[in-house]
Amino acid sequence: MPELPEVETTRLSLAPLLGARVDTADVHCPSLRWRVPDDLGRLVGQRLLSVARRAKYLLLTFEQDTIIIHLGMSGSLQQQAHGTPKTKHEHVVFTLTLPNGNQCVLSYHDPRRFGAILWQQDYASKLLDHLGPEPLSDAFDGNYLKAYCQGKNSPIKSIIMNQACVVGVGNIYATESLFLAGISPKRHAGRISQTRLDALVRHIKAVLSKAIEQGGSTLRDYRYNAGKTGYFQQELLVYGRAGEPCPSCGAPLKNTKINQRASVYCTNCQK
DNA sequence: CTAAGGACCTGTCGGC
DNA sequence: TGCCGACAGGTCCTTA
Repeated sequence: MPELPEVETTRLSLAPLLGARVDTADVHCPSLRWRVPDDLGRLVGQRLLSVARRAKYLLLTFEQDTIIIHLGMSGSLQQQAHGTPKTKHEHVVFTLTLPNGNQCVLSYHDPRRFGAILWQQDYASKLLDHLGPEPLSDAFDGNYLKAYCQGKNSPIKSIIMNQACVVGVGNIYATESLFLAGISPKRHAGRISQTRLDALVRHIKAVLSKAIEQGGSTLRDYRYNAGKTGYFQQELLVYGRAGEPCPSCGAPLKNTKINQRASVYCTNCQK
């Protein structure tokens, strides 16, 4: 998916829709990760009041109801001009009337259907209750991470990708942050010094902040808004570059698997 | 409790 | 050109 920067970019892109009234809410394919509610049409007539984000979940609050949207691996929310022909994989389509009277279309597009659109009241506790701190908040610091890693034998990469530890750090940004911090993704979490965890936290915050500024990373079919793409992928140092020379020392970058996920790193620079 | 692996899907790419 | 397997941004759930 869309990792946190892509979700945040999507959230920001929805700001122009605040105050818009829902005219239609059509479910073309309800079989996402969980079934899209059959009564999504109850949004019709409600105005969109706010768009918030928690972890990689978008929370769209309307006058009476709030929906949770997750983009899964391949989801995107696309704003289109009214009358744009429907394409494949547009599973849920809203039409809206903006406060200025213009109409627009907001379309949930998701080829792999790992995403979700749910009533918050049904799923908030299940999905949101056990999440760790936001990575850019003050609650996520070196002391917190050190305490979390205490006694843990798992590789550090799987720890920082665990949403119960810290949210929003997916495979791309975990890979990049560990490279920048000089820590092997396989290093046992409980055996990393405070100083090195401090550095890891700094790099996670820096890499996420920078990616958000640049509109996220565009890979394959990710678009935060029809036609526009993010630029951060041009700055990825090691993700997707197995076999290429390490940007720091020139040794070939190695690929391994941690928790079934590709993990590129430099055996020379990351210990 | 922790840790590892499976499951859910479609699309794309490389190799033969 | 066609087929087949491997792989892709996530994360809940089951099993050990």
